[in-house]
Amino acid sequence: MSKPKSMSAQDRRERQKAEVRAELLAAAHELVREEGYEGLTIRKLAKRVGYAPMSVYSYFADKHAILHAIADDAFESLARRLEAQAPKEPLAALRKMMTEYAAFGLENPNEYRTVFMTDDHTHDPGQSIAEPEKRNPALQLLLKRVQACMDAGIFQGDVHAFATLLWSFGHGTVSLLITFPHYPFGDRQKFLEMSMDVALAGLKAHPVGPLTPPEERC
Amino acid sequence: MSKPKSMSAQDRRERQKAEVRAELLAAAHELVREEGYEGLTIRKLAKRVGYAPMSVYSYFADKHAILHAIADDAFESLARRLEAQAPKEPLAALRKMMTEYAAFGLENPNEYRTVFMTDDHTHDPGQSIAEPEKRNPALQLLLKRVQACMDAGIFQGDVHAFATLLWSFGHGTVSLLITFPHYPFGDRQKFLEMSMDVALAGLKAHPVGPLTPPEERC
DNA sequence: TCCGTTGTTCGTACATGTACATTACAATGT
DNA sequence: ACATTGTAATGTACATGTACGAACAACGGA
Repeated sequence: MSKPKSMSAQDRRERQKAEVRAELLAAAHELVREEGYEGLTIRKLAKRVGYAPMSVYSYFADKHAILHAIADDAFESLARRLEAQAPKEPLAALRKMMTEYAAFGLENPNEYRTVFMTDDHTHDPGQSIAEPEKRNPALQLLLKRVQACMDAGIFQGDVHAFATLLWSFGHGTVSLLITFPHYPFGDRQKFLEMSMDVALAGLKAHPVGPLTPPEERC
Repeated sequence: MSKPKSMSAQDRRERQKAEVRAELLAAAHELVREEGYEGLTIRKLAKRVGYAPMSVYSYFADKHAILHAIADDAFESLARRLEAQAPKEPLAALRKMMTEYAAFGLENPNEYRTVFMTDDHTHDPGQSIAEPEKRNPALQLLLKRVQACMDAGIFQGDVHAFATLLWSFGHGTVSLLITFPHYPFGDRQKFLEMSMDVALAGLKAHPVGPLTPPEERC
């Protein structure tokens, strides 16, 4: 669409591949929307786009990869939404972001689960597909919002540690709400707000130093 | 072993069934220990105990049920360990409990995952197998420890809300550490302690009221 | 132009979870 | 003692994910 450039045969093939991949992804999205997550099977997906079942594996390593691709799409749209609406006040922006993040998790539990609650058991260290801070644009935004609060003097401490703890607490609340719908959390929205209030209060009362004091990554 | 009582035929059958179930569970435990969680298959399990593959389904509803049974065993032993070693000081006891809980989660990630990070998609509301506070003895203990701290005047607020938030924060930290081993958390133990410190500080600075202000369970 | 290389597509095959139906058998009522 | 009935055990069958390798087309260098 944008860069004809030389349009070598190599390029055309790659474009073709990307196109088919997108088509597969769209069909997968449809299937999930129609029949739920369990309704997505390789065979049904292949039949939908007119390929043989095994051809799907030319575009996705395995079923998990398809789920991840779908979920990544969803989270990108969330990130765009978050980026759009940001209050001026740094603390309000941070809070707004967390509530939106949590709301998204509760509205899209399957996507949230595949991105944040399943092992990347395909951790070929060559592919850097494991770091959630790279994969997920929302986490990038979180760092920015936290930095803004620090710049405004609302909090002190290490930005990365602060954001990680906030993410950890938020994730704990969201994932519990998703996993145990029958536990007496009371009003979910109220519980979420209470959780965030407590987390922020703790981070204010107990400023955090940087992570990894001693220890080398393997 | 203890109540011969009448030993009706019905009773004997139930005893037999429980015995076979226990045997299956032991074999499943062995398999998992030997070949990991993926190594546990219905067929292998059946062959191990000398039954036909389908016979397993007379004792467990599905594969998930086997995993859950194994995990429940593990958590019961954890609860015993926790109950045994409890410092006198209420706050120290609470902290000790949380660190042990987290350590257990990190040492037994598969068990932790099956109990706390997978849907009970078999939620027949008739069976009350969904409430983690019933299923998991560790959560019961948490309530006791929190209550002790409240009695000692260390914290104020609603016990249930307090414990739930603490669980939520602890779970968030543990589950993230399990799910993203490559994220730069730094020293895991240090991160856990920091997380707990912040959580407790937040709960001290921001006492929590009871949950479920308005809302009826469906 | 021609041949080796490389990547795409897909048929086949296997392991797995599990739904369904059938059989063997023991407990129970008459 | 015999028929009935419920349950345990199993065999068969199907849908699924995916590993293996063959057939084939596109491409690049001689």
